[in-house]
Formats: sequence, C-alpha cells, structure tokens
Amino acid sequence: MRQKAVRSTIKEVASVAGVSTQTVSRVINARPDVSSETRKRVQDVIDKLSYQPSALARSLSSQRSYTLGVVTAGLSYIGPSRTLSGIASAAEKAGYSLLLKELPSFVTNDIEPIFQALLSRHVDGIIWAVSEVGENLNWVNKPPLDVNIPLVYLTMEPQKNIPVVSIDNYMGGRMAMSHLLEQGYQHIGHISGPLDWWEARQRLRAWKDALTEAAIEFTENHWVEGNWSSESGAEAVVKLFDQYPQMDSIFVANDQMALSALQLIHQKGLQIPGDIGLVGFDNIPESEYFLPSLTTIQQDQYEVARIAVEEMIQIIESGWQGLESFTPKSIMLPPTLVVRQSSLRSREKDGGV
Amino acid sequence: MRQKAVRSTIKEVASVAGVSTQTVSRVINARPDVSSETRKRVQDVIDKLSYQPSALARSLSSQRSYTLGVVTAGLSYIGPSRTLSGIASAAEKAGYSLLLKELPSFVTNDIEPIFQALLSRHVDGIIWAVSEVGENLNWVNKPPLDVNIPLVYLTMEPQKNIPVVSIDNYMGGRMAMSHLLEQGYQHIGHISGPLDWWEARQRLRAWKDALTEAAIEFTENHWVEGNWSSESGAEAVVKLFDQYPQMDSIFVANDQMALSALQLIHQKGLQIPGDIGLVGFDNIPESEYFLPSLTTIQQDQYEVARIAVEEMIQIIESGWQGLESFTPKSIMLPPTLVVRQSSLRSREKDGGV
DNA sequence: CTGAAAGCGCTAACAC
DNA sequence: GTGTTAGCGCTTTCAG
Repeated sequence: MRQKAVRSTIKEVASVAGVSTQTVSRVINARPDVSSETRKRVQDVIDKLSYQPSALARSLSSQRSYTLGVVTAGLSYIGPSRTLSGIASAAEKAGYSLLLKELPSFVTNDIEPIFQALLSRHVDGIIWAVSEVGENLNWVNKPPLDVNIPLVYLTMEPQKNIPVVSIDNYMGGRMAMSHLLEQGYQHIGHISGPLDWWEARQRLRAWKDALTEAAIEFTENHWVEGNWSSESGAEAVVKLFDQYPQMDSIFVANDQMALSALQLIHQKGLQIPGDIGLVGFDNIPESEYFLPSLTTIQQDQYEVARIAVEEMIQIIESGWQGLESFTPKSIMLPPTLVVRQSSLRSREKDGGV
Repeated sequence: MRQKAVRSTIKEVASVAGVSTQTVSRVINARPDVSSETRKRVQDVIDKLSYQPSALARSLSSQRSYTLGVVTAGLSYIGPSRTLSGIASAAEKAGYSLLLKELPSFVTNDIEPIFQALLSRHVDGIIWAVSEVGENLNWVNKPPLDVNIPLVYLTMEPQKNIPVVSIDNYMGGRMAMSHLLEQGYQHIGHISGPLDWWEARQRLRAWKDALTEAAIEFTENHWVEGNWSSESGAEAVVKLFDQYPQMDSIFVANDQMALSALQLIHQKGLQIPGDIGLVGFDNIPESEYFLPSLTTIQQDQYEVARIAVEEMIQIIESGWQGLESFTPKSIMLPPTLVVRQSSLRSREKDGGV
C-alpha cells in the first residue's frame, strides 16, 4: 500500500543537481558554507522541481517541529475564539504551525490523552488556553507524563514557576466600579459569573473591594451569581431588584448577562442610565448597539495571545532544558474601560467622556 | 545540539521485552499475528516504560499522518469559530488531529504558502472552511502545486467534481420570507450582506424570488446592502425608511445588523412587530434577548462541520487516488426558522407559533 | 566547501 | 508467529 509520494525528495534534487543530499540540505537551510555557484545550481533545480522539504522528516531528524500545541475549550464563545485567532496569527508570523485540540468542556480532567496526542507529534511547546474553572488546572505543578517541553498558560491565577499570560480581571472590575462611582452611583449591585471561574471571582472581588474602599456598606444580598448566559442574567436581575430595592446601578460580569438585564430593566419601566446605571464586561461587538449602548470593559485577547506565543517561542529558542533551569514570568495585561450610554449619568449633557 | 529525547523508543521496548522492534510494532498496532503470550510480555514493558509511539515517525514511514489541515478565516466571528469547534470535535472522535491555519482575511489569494505548510507536514486531507467571498475560491478547479490529497470545501456554491458541505442559505431566506408573508406583512424590505459574499447573494435572491412568487412588486429601492456589521445595519435601515416609506417589515441578512435595526426603529418611535416586523439570520446567542426577541434563521454549523469531517475521512479511507477516480458529492443542509417576538404580528395574542 | 555514513522512530515486505 | 532488511526524507557528525 506504500504509494509513491508525488512530492520530490531531497535525493532527487541532489541527483539532478549532481551534488550530495547534504549540500541540498545546506542550501534549503540557508547555511553559509556553500559556494554561491553550487548554491545557485541547487536552487535552480529546487525551483524547477518545485521541491518542498518535508517538515515531517525534518522534525523527526532534527527533533524540532516548529509546531505548537494549542489546547482550548468553548471555542464557540467569543473569548476563546478571539484568543485562538490571536495565537494563530502570532504563530504564523513566527513560522510555527499549530496543532489544535479542543476540550469537550472547560472542566475536563481527562487531559492525558491530549498531552499524548500532542507529544507524539513532537510539538515544541504547548499553549494551554483554557480558563481556570473549578479544579481544571490543579495539575499545573505536576503535568502528566514526562512533559519535557515548555507550557504556557492563559487566563488563570498567576503562580510561582509557571508562565501565565492573562488579562487582569480584578483591575477590570475596579475600572468598572470606579467609573460607576465617579458617575455618582451609590447603590451598586453585582451580577457575577459562575464562581468556579477564576475570572468571575476576580471581578466579584473587585466589586467588594471597591465598595469597601469607597466606604459603602453592602451585604451578600447585593450581588447574585449568574452563569454567563443571557438567561441567567435575566433571572439574576429580577432577584437583585427584589433583594436590593435601593439599587441604582449594576456591575454585570459580562455583556451577555448585561444584555438581558438591560431588557428587563427596560420592561420594568426604568430608565438607563437615569434610574439604573449598567456596566458590562468583555465588549462583545453587539454591545455598542444595545439599547442604550453598553459601557463595558474591553479585554484584548489578541494581545494576550500574541504575548503568550512570543514568550513560548522565546523559551523554546533559548534552549529549554526543563523547568529547573528556567525562571518563568507571569504577565498580567490591563483591560480598557469603554464608556457608552448605559452608565453616563452625570455628564449626559455635555457629551460624555 | 541533538538532545537525547526523554521518551522511550520502540527499540528500547523491544530490547527490554527481548523481541524485535517489528513485534512491538505489531503489538502497538493491534495486529492479530502475535501470540497472546508475547503480546502480554510486550504490553507489560510498554506499560512499565509508559512508552508512547511517535506519531511523527509513524507518519513518515507509513505515509499516513491521521492529521487533517483546516483552513479558516475570521475566527473571531461566531460562524467560523462554531464551525471550527465542530470540526475539532468530529476529528477528535475519528482519531484525527488538526493542523490549523487562519487566513489573515477572507479574500486572501496568497494560498500557496498555506498549502505548502500543510502538505509539508503530510496532512491526509484539507478542509477549506473559508466562505466564498469575491474571487477567493476561483482556484478550486485547479488547486496549486500538486495537491494530491483530498479537499473538502465549506460554505460555497456547490460545483461539479468538488465536495462541498454548506447550509442552504437560499432556503433559509425563503423560510424567513414565508414566515413574514404568513404574518401578513406585505411591504418587506431587505438589508443584505455584502454582495461579494455568496451567502449574502443567496439570501438576497431568496428575498426577490419570494416577493415575485407572492406577486408583490418591488424595486431596487426596497433593499440596501450592508456589510454584516451592526454599524452598517443602522445606516442601511435609515436609508431603507427613506427609500421605502410604506415598508412594514424587513428581512435582515444577519442578526448583528438586525440588532441595530431594532434599535433605530425603536428610536423612531415605531413598534416591533406591530409597525415593523423583523427577521434576522444566524441565531446568535444574544438574539433571544434583543428587545423584542428576534425571529431568525438558525444555521447548524456544527452539523456542517461534522458532515464535512465524515465525508473527508470516508474519502481518505476509501483510498483516495486523485480526483479522477473519485465522484465527489456536495451536500446542502437545511437551516431552521426560530420564531420569536420581532415578527409575530398576526398571532401575537394566542401565544405565537 | 563538500561528501559519506549513521541515525531520527517507526513500518512494509519478505523471509524463516 | 517472529525476525531481518530496507527505507520514509531529512539532519547530524565527521572526514577530507
């Protein structure tokens, strides 16, 4: 069943050019030690045969695949897919290919097969682009098998001895809160994400800390846990109005939930931002067109991805020799506040910020 | 610089088990021609060394990589990322890995490097998951290089001799129109997508055909071209009201544009669905929470992906020998109408459909 | 500057 | 059933 490959090989090129395969190898790897005369002759043959070296064979013999493994989850959500897009573009630019694995769920702990598949294909490194949810990253300090290639993690609590790149969700929460406070809102409720998510906990903590620092008292009735979905946002806002009647604004942990909050508040006959101010998180493309447009926190997943890939490649190319010989750094990137109508109370008339 | 790989090799297993590498190979490939005694002994060694065969070496020697190339574009949009997610899950299930390439834009025509990268890594097939836009698929009848592996295309006009899997956008458009007509709307406008997109043209054609068949006259002033973005939807709806004052409903070619249309109509003081009925396309998760909730057409990208992968694998495993020996089939999948408030005029009071 | 020999880790083909 | 030989397409090492 071995079927003659159609692609031409280094051997053919060598024989046509009348040199050894080694010389051809030198030419395709742009080594300096080839006479320009020989180089030209070989290059001509390469062009004529439209020869392309086999990355596969190269990987096997050089123990270097120029391929990165990427592990994601929830690709049909905007965050993960933006991140993947950023990884793809950064990797492409750096000349690396991507081997993609999507976990069936965020909390899968059956990760050994993932590693096996990636390692058996000799990836040079793995970018673990799965948010920290529940116990799903408990293994980071002792990865399975003998993973002797570098790992870079995204969107998790920074840890010692592990390279993590993430948006600073706490800072984002603080930015949202500062903005609401500046607008004069005093009774700020919170709809959080599911608390088994690290990102949700960071945002909640920001809400609490901001209130504390502003000397505003609050109780556990002033916030409700959602699950990121618009549906849960609708339920949460109903509950919140019930538990916190004086509420004059809400920091909502993502834009999807803010959307349904918007809808419900509107149906209640209340004005936004007059009666209730609203700030979301994520800046999904639609949020600019909500009614009213939504103030939110923008995360640059693209930048996160770019930095993660760069760090990965730097680790690889600096000659990774295992964790011992390496001091990893974690990087937290600041998000941005995007001010729109849903929170602009005080300066409504002079055109906003 | 060749650094001793940490992973154990077939050779080590063989020598520890006291058999030839060939026998180990037979065991790991679950070949029948090994005595159960030998098999057990070898298996024990494999387990003890936690040996994992190198997929790379295997690919090289067997000329079969069990890897699929996937080419996408616009991953940060919901459609492409859902599709990719479906491809990933179907491929995983079938035991194939995925090598991912994202084009920098939908209309890139610099596709040779993409093919080279994929081919040099010996993928068994390529799924071209980039929507047909402008001339970006003109090459399908003569792919570059000598691509002697199967190609399956997504979301393009079906063609002879090329396997295509796609949602039937025309049918989706007809479903949207039938629904509006059934609701008693008579003056139906259209906001199309950008017409260099195949999908946009299909939806526009459906609008025209539906009106023609319903014997409703229309002019070129009754529709406006958008570019999929919410922003363009806002502009389009303004223009449309201007050009078509009697309009009582709009079929909008995607949900993002429908969102801003919703907003503008609302600001105009008109009621939806009372004064203006609205139907979108795509069923993005948010559309259920628009104000009012949006009737739309649902595309099952997941199913498209699943079928594409299945077809691909079937082609591969049936022993692909080049296009000549193969009769490809194109598959069009029907979308679904999702009825919500934005279009429910006639039966508003008895609870809808 | 160039080539010969060995090997990356595995499988195909054939022998015994 | 099992082993031997050759080879996948390239790079490394070492001669010269």
